Amino acid sequence: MLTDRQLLILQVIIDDFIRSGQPVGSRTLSKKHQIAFSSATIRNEMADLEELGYIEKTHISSGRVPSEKGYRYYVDHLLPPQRLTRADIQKIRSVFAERIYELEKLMQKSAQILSELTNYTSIALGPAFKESKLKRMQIVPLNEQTAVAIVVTDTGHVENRVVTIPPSMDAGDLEKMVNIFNERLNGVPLIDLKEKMETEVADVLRRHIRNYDSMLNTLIETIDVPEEEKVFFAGKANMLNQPEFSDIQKVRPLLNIIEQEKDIYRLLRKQTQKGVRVSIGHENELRGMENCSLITATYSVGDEPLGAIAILGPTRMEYSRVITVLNRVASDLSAALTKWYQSQ
Amino acid sequence: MLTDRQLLILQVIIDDFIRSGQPVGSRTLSKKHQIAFSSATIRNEMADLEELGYIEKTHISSGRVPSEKGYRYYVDHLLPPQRLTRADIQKIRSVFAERIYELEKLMQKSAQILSELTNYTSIALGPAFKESKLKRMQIVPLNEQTAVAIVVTDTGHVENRVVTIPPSMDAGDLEKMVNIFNERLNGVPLIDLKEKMETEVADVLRRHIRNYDSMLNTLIETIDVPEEEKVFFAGKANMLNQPEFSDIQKVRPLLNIIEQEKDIYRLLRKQTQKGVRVSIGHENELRGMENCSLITATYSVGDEPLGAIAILGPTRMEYSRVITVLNRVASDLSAALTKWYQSQ
DNA sequence: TTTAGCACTCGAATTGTTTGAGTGCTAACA
DNA sequence: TGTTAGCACTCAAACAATTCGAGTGCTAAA
Repeated sequence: MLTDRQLLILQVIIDDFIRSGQPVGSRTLSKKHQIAFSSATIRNEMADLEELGYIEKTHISSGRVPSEKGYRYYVDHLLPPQRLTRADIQKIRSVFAERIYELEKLMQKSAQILSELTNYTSIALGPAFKESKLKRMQIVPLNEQTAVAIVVTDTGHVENRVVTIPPSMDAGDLEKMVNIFNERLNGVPLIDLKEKMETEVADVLRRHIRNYDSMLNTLIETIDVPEEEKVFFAGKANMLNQPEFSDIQKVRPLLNIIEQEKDIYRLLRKQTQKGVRVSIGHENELRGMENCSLITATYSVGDEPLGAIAILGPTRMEYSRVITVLNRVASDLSAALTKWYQSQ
Repeated sequence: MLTDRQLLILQVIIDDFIRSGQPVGSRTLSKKHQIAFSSATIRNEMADLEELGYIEKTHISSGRVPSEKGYRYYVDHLLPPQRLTRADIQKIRSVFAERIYELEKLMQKSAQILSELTNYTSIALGPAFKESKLKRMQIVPLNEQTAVAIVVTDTGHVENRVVTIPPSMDAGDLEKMVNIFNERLNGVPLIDLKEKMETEVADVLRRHIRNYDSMLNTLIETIDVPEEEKVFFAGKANMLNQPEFSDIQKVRPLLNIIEQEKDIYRLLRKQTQKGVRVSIGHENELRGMENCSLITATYSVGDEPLGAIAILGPTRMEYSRVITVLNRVASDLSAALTKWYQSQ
């Protein structure tokens, strides 16, 4: 177990390093007002902390730098309390004060405010619509061969696809078909839509409409394309401001991960337990993120976590501030969404 | 006017520099099989070319590098003919061979193939829908207070917004309203929609529906939000592979421009005359693009240019190849879109 | 247990040197 | 008159040598 003095020294080292990015030496530490011991004493303690794996040297005669284990301990036990300024709180609030017209805009804005307040890259994963149910289906014919199929969910989300109309079908059939759908499928969760269409509805259709099947198949096929939740990024270029990424070679894999979106998407998707999670350096499974920390928080509607927002930065990250900001944005976002969903 | 020999030398210098990225010296040139003169002769010619402003030295005793004027001349008069390989042509064709379900996917794929074939950053501007006309409007109530307003255009494009229903309005009114819209506004270009709604339709509404006006205003307001064409990027990270951008300081402003999207959007929007356009270095008005060239091409449906695709890279760019690829993709994209629109 | 002192280490910055690719100019040549 | 060989000169880049300073570990005294 670490002594109080060791804890103090560890904390000051990490705080200082996060601020400056420079290895911290014993003399620098001894000058801090929080610390009353000589540099020699500190050197002894630092040697112990190093042996325990909390800090490291960059070379034999250098100051110390936190190890991943050190950061982990810091995040778990030593986070200095942090309060947002009025201005920050105000900024966040103003984002969510406006009337929501589009969920996507809201998510984009959330990401934006996150990267603005932290100067890191931020990510927002759109809410998962798996749960949402069919409110209305609509087919708008464009001409003889094509039509737009539109699906509206109870959450106000709209999906649409262009479909081909089989030559044997006319406008009347189409209308009948849509009516049957809306009668039978109202309130069905989108995930079950395909199955229901194939079983229950097919029977009814068979009785009323000739040649319904090729059209039905086209529809099922197009509706079934699983719509992935969108990922919103902001402040990608902030990555370049970090001195640890001043070397192009080190940024490239990161920017690739970011550009790809898919990996990040999966990472955030996994995050379903409530609250803030911090992944430091090699705790991230993704290759190319060894020098990064990813801090995620979930947002929810009512009690159910729907999605996640996250900050991506170097392991030398302002954990305290980032976590505070993330918490605040997540809770404001949750509140806004809850209000929005409740009115549905 | 330049002599034939000067032209030859200029061309070889630029070709070589584009390939190698290194300043080209007289000895290197004299060894090329296309060139039969001694290095001393070449030095004389190069001195002339420099005086005329087509090439520059990086320092007093260095080889020569093309100036922007040199690139401009090269692009206008010296482009070596370039043919795509079968494989390349095949790759492009396969992108457009598939059935189009969503315009956005198609644009995204166009951008992707562009950056894949050129190793630069590519941009695709979605088709401008200004011309498109209202096919159908639909209002789907979600609950007492809110509804989704959906607009379908004759091109199969779907726009939707959440709107608030004034308390004084009931489901019947809503339905009547939509019916009136669809009767009166079918075929009206989206740009004129607002005006028509305010003038013609308002009168009819007044006669049939109580309290129509607050709802109408909400609708007009939400429909009127000008939907900007989307910009699709691909290969952003390719920027980092260029040796001229190996310094973070030089990439940052560029990545900022790219991340912002707005400036690029405007730039591409302006490009309406048909064909390929090349902007070299300072010909680009945007700050931060001094070291870049932007090559744009328009794609059209029938005879009307609808949008643009572009490649962004360093001024030392493989102009010949890029222009060839861009032309090919633009014409294949045009063909695909034309087919698609014709069937509407 | 703490601290002062000292020898030692190493990265970073500075300086000097060498090397090679390139130039311009001049004089000879075809 | 145009072309070329030769020569002196320039400069960036690579490399080695040197210095400087911030840091360490260890020891002995307080």
